[in-house]
Amino acid sequence: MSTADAIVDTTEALIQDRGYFGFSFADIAERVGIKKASIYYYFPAKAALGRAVIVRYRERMRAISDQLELSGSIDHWQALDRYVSPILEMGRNPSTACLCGVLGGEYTALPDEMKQEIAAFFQEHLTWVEDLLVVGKAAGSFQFNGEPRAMARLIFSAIEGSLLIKRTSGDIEFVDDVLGQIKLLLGAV
Amino acid sequence: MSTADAIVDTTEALIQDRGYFGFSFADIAERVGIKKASIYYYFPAKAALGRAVIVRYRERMRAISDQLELSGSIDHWQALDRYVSPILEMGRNPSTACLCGVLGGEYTALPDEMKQEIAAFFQEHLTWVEDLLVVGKAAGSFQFNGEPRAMARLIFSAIEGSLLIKRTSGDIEFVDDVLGQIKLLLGAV
DNA sequence: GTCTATAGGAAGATAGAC
DNA sequence: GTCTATCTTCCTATAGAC
Repeated sequence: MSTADAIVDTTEALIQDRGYFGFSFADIAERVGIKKASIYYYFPAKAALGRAVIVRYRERMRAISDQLELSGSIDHWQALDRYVSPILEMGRNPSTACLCGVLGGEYTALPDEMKQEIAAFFQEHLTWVEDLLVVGKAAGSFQFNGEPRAMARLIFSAIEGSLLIKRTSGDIEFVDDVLGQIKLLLGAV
Repeated sequence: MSTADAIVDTTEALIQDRGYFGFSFADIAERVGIKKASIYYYFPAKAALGRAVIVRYRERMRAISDQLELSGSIDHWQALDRYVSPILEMGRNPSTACLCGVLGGEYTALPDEMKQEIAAFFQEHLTWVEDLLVVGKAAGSFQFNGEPRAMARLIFSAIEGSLLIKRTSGDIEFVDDVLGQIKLLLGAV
C-alpha cells in the first residue's frame, strides 16, 4: 500500500474514533511509521487531508448504492439489504461510527472544504433512500404511511444516530435492532 | 447570573457548536468576559467542566421526562409531545444539536468522567422512551409492530441523528419531518 | 520521498499578587 | 474572585538537507 493510502486510512480511523479536532499529525505519523513532516508531501494542510478522507468515503459508499440501479424491475428488499450491509458491518464493530456522523458533531467549526463534502454526503444518501422508498412503495414492495421524504429522513437519521449511540451502549446488537425495526416498519401498513 | 453559570452556559453552547476538542478556555474567557485563569477558580480542569456541562444538561432533560409520570391514567400522545418539545425547539435552531449527540462523535477520545455521563444520558432516554412505548401500546394508544425496545432504539437514534444532520441540510423542517413521521408510525399498525 | 530542525503560536494548567 | 505572568507541552506548518 502506498504511503498516501496509509495516511488516508489512518486518518479515517482516527476521525471515526476521536473526531477531526481530536487527533493530530503526530498521531498519524506514529501509526503509519513516518515523521509528521512527511505528511505534508502528500497533503498541504490538515483540512485538505480531512477533505480527502471524506471524498474517498463518499465515493466508497456511493459505489454501493450506484450498483443498485433503481429503475427497471428490481427486488427492493434486496436493494435495501445491500445498501445497509456496510452500515451493519460498522454497527458490529464496537468502536466504529459513520465518518460523516462523527464530523456532523463538529460541523460548525470545520473548514469549509470539509463542510461541503459532509453536506453532500448526507444529501446524496437522503435522496437515494427517498428514491428507493418511492419506487418500492409504488411497486407494492414497501408499505408505510406518510411521505417518502419524511420516511427517508427518519430512516437515515436513525442509521446515523444508532452508529453514534451504539458505541456508548456496549450492546453489539444496537444497530441490528434499529435496522431490523426499520425493515419491520416498511413491511406493514 | 453567576460567573460559574455563565461559564457552564458558554461551554455548553461551544460544545454543541464545535465539540469538546473544538474549543479552548480562551474561547470561553472571551465570550464570558473574563480571563482564562479565572475559569480554574470554578473548575479544576477542562474535563471537570465538560462533565459539569453534561450533568446539568442531563438533569434539565430529566426534569421534563420526570414530570411525565407513566403510571396511572395518562395521555400517552401528550406525554410524547411534551417529551419531544425541547427536541423540536433545538431542531428549529439551525445551529443547535443535542449536546450528547455531538459528544458521541468524540466519545472514544473523551475523558472517562465525561464518557460515563454521556452513556448514562443515552441509557436513561432509551429506557424512558421504551417505557412509554410499553404502556402506550398496552393501553392501545400506540400501534406498531416489533419490540418496544427496538422501536425505542429506532426513535431515539432518529432524534439524535436528525439533530446532527439538520445542521448541514439548511432545512428548518428537517427535525419536524422526522418527529412527524415517528408519530405517524406509532398511529398505524 | 523522507528526514531533521525549527518557527510561531495556542493549548491546558499553575503560582502568586491584588 | 479575578488578575498577570509564566510553564510546559503540543499543535500546524515550513525550510532545507539527504
